[in-house]
Amino acid sequence: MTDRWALAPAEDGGVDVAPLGPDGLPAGPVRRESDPAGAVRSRPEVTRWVWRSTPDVYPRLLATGVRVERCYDIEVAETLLLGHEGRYGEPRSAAAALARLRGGPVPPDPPQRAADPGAQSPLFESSGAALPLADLLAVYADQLRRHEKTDAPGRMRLLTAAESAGTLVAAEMNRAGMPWSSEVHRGLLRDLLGERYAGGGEPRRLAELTDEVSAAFGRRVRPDLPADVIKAFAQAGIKVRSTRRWEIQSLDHPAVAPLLAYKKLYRIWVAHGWSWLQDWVREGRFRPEFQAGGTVTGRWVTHGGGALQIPKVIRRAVVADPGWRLVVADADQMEPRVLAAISRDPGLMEVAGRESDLYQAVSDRAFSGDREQAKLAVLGAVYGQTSGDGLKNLAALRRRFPKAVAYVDDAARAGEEGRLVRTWLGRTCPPAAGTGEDAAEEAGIPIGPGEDEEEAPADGRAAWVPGHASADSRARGRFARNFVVQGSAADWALLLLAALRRSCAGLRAELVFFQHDEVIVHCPAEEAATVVAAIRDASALAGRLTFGETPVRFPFTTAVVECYADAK
DNA sequence: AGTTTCGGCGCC
DNA sequence: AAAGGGCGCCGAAACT
Repeated sequence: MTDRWALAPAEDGGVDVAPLGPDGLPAGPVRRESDPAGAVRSRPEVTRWVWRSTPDVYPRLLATGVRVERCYDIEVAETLLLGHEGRYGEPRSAAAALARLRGGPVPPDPPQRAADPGAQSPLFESSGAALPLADLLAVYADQLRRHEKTDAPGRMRLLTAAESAGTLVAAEMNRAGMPWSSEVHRGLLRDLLGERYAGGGEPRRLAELTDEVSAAFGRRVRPDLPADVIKAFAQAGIKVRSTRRWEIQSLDHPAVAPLLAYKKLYRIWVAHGWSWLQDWVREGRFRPEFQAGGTVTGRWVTHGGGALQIPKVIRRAVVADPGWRLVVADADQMEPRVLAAISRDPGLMEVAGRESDLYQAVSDRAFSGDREQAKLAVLGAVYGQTSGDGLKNLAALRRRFPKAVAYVDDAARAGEEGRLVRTWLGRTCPPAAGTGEDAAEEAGIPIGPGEDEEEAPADGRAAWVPGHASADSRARGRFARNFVVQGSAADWALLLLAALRRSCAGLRAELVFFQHDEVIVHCPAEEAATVVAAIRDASALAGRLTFGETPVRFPFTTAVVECYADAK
């Protein structure tokens, strides 16, 4: 009994499908069908569809109400495999994979399309990257072999399956959209920013703050122009390098308070104001385009609307439909728990084996109960902090949790030395993280702005040397250090999503939002309890699948609310 | 005039 | 107290 089929567009505008055996080879004749939705709908027994690219195929299936259980996304697999093979940067399209297989000229990847509020998802016949079924299957068979040649084939297969599942979740979320109340949003904007004036200038509150800032400086100042603000401070006898909040906030000057207030509101106005609402919300839904695996660490990205950066105050506008609820679930202290699971540090595993606050437990053991210190130390270890209190605290962390700190230190060293670094499931860090040529380029560019400071950064960077890593390689070290934790967390999160998606399959509940360690499910009120339980179960399953036998737990804080802002 | 980079800040 | 990882987005500034 075959549960795996492949699908590819045919040249006549139809679609070819074929059953596959356990070895991945065709296990029956190719069938020609007139449309993909029909081909899939008429084969409910198929549990995994092998196709070139989910974003190219699946939206059109969803548009006709057809969902699939699982898939294998050839281009996702190609990307993961190339990375694992240390061939980051080679074209990753199925066509490129085929060309490498056949020895022909390898076509470059098509450019990524830009976000566009009005854009429709591409239908697959419209993209020139399509591959006939026979070619697709040749690439697929080759990929299955390449999975077997990796360090840990089981994990690599799981990674490809998980990332493929992620593409399904993303496509379904893109279709569902996030419930969004334009009315609540407009009310918020009016409360925060005041009335808009005709002509599109600053709303009332921002105009007032501009006046206050100007009054404090004794001259007209545009608070949204950093150069203007720096100049104004200089005239007041205060030298600032930038107008970043952390640099401004401790200054003793009457302009500081209105300036900081302005920055906060300005941000909301330009990034999530009226024009955002106009561009991104239609018929009660905010529809960002989620893209699974959009970053090298495996975290998702979104295109359009800044969906992963919705300010807390704006979350008031995320409101469930009447009679429905939002189940908002946030993984507790995900990164240190992941670090415990991947490093197998006995002390950290013991702490992460409880559901209670991990930072508090760490601080009880190594920081005399100071939770904030403990949290900073853990995050400093993960991010590669190089100065400040974090360093002192890092030493305390190292004494109590030596294997955990050694794990990220090893990753950092590997990164500095240009060696490959992988997540738990095998996603691979690009060797240079895109910084190498930037630095060279930078060095050749004459920098003009400030006479007094221009030499310092460039010189400091170049003169750091003998015996030590360059600034560039240290940056790669920090990147690699963070990569193993952030990326392994992303591995786990994919399996969580996949499990949760399956639990929701028989319900009316829909996943509508995902942000690294947080998910939102929109469901009828009577399904909420089921969804809450499903999240707990999915977390446990994801932990087992990703990390194998481990005492580490991944608890969630879950809230059933009508409005996102009411969660926690 | 159109395109790319920068500065700043939102989220995790 | 100080500046470490990953992103996207906006307007202004700096390019071509």
